[in-house]
Amino acid sequence: MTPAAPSDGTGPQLRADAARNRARILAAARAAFRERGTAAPLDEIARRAGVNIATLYRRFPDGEALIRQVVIDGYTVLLRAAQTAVREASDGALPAIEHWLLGLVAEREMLVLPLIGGPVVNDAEALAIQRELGGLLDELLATARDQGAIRPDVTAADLTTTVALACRPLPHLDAATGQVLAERHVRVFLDGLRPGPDPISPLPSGPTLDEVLARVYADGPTPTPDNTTQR
Amino acid sequence: MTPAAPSDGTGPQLRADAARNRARILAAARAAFRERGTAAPLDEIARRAGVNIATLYRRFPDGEALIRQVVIDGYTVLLRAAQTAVREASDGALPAIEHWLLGLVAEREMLVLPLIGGPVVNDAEALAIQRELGGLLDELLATARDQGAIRPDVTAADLTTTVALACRPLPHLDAATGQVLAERHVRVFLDGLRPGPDPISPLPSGPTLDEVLARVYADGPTPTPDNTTQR
DNA sequence: ATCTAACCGCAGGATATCCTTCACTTATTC
DNA sequence: GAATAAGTGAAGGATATCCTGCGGTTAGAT
Repeated sequence: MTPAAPSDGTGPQLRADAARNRARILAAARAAFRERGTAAPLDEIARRAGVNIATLYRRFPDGEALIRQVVIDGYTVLLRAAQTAVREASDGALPAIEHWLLGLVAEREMLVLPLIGGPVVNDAEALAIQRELGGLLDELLATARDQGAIRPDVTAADLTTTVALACRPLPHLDAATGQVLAERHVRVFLDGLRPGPDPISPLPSGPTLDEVLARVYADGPTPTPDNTTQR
Repeated sequence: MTPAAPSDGTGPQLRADAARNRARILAAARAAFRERGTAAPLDEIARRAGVNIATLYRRFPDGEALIRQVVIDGYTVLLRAAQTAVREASDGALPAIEHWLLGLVAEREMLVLPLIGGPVVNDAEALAIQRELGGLLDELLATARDQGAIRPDVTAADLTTTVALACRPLPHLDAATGQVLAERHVRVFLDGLRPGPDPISPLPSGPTLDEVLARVYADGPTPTPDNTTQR
């Protein structure tokens, strides 16, 4: 994401070819990060993008800046999807959640680092987006509960967890196959969201999304993986 | 191969301290791979294991051998769990599946590379285990369907997908928090497995487990990530 | 049509990791 | 308690990646 158009406060307007290449680089980076982790060689990303390595460094000062942009773009996708879901929720919250979750699975190629991990966490912009996202999901869930459309013990943290789990690449599988399997999984999960008369499994208590975010950004004990580095 | 005990056909019996260190190295490798991907520096693994790098290289000829062992150990856990589940299924297949899945989530620290990915795929031993695993899951599902305990459109591929998704580390989170969130997710999924009268989401057709395995081992188009390499 | 931003190809130094090797010390086993 | 497998510490060459810089070429903007 983030073609030539002004998406963040970054650019003073790029020339057409520069914007094109920037988009290509980001797409290549997403693919490479999904396949090989953030340690994917920048040379390879440039090659995949059909661009010279010098061009990559002209666009992004260093590897970290590239990672950061991919992360931000992913968050932006998440944010937009949540906004749409909240808008749709009044006409039926459960279908809205369904639409939201399946839509994210369909867009999973865009969702790389927020889910997969990555070093760029202490980022003000990312944090702001994530907080807003949490608010939207709470709103969505509140609406669903009011409508009696969902089991009451599901939290926003559960929704983000599901996105994080279901939108990651499945190892060794091509994107299409992973997509189908992820969608099937999510559909079963969605069925489990309904306020059944006799839930098999009462959910054990878990942290709220705020608590989760606090642990993440408070430099949690675990260093943090990102995706994967193929050896 | 693994601890001191005879697990596979590998060792001529290790001395006590050697076995201890070997186990420590494998535990450290699992942790490092989960956090940083298979590209985690071997020096770091040795350090975490409280062992000299030379000892690591004495035990494992190279990094790939270490990865391979971690993979095999993970598959072994999967296999044992499936065997237990099949044994329990006659007394109620759905509780058996529940027990199986939650047990794997609890043991997720052991399940590193089969799920996360990793370069060691074309391995006869791993392939054999995976096939056996598929057979056991089919058996489990057949029993569950006979008992009318599960929706009929769920396949063995769905079960392995769920394990693969739910047992991976959640980025930026410590193990305990990730564990809780994964368990909650799995419990909702389990509720979605029941043969409800009105499933929200009919599952779209997907590949069988055999087809999935074939794609994986037939050198699927996508190179394959493993876990993640932190930068 | 012209001007200039952006791209390309390439070379090179810095750093990190891999893996090996060797002499010496420690811990286990019998 | 003696024999020996195993572990330690350290040094070093090989490789890969990061990132920078420069002259020359191409493509977009006005």
